[in-house]
Amino acid sequence: MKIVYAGAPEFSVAPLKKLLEEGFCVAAVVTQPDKPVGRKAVMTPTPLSAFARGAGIPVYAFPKIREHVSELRSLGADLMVTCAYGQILTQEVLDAFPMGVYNIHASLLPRWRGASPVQHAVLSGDPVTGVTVMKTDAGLDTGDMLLRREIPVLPEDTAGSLSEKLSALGGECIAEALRALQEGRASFEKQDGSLSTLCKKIRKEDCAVDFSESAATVCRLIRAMAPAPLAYAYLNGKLVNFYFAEPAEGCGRAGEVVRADKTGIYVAAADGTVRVTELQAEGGKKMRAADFVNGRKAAVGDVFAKERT
RNA sequence: CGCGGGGUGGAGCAGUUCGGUAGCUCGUCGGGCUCAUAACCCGAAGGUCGCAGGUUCGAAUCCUGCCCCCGCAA
Repeated sequence: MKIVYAGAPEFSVAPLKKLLEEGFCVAAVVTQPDKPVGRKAVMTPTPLSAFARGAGIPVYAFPKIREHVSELRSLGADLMVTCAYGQILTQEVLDAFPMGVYNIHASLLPRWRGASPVQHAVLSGDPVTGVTVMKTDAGLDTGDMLLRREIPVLPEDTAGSLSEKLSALGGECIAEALRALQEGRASFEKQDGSLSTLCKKIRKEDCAVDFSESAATVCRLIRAMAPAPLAYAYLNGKLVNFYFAEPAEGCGRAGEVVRADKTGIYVAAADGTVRVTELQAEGGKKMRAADFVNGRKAAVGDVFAKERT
């Protein structure tokens, strides 16, 4: 069975690695074009591209995959696997592969169809999430499901930590799914569209922390946005990005620092406090809250605001 | 030439405007107190002040060049 693998971000690397380890024949990798990264706008290939090159697999970085159907067809692959690829596939693209296209999606479909399933699972406090392997159709994550596996969302999970686990799980799932296909024992299950939820791309303005919300809500936002794009607020006119927080005891005016010591910075929310343990000051690196306090950038009585003041 | 912040003992920072024997909050190590402590008290070690050159009696601080790190925006 000859496979084309399409993906782009770090999340898509582990599943490809797994397929290679399991001995599947990956004939080519399709990814997004190089993008300018950082202050110097250095053109950088996607993580998947970097890995594939290292593994000696031909890489195609199509700006628009739908304009390269004949090239895809000429690869002579039986099927294509996609994982966080980031481009909509037209019916023509789907038809370029005799066995179709299979997608690794980081949620328990039909929940969280769309672009940011991991963040939304954390954001909405889902107790469990998981990976779904489905046969791609023309809709957005609407295809029939071949395999689903779940994992718990732990209190200490961030979108980042969860993403790593789901990526690894995605590797196992796709390997198992392809084996089932090969052996002709695959069975498909339709999605119940009435249960579906859709998540859009995260925008920076979705990341502003509002301390008049409940402590649990604020903490979920912070953990859902870490390690990128990061939830933020302003302290004494300076931007502060949050990496990790958990609900704690205490009370005060929303946004006010009610306690600041080596155990963290406790910011009052609607009910109780948000204990921030890892953050990043404007122009600075990520640091522990204890270090932030030692440098006297935050003291009891300071107030975190949603707008720059 | 996108905008901006920064490199000072192990960590986070102050000191640079107006040059004159390096400071704060922690950590570490030693000792003490306590049933106990992410608590408290006493003491100690630890710094080429990013690099190179210049000005000066004297530079973390002024001048010149360079390296590195980071936030925002894309």
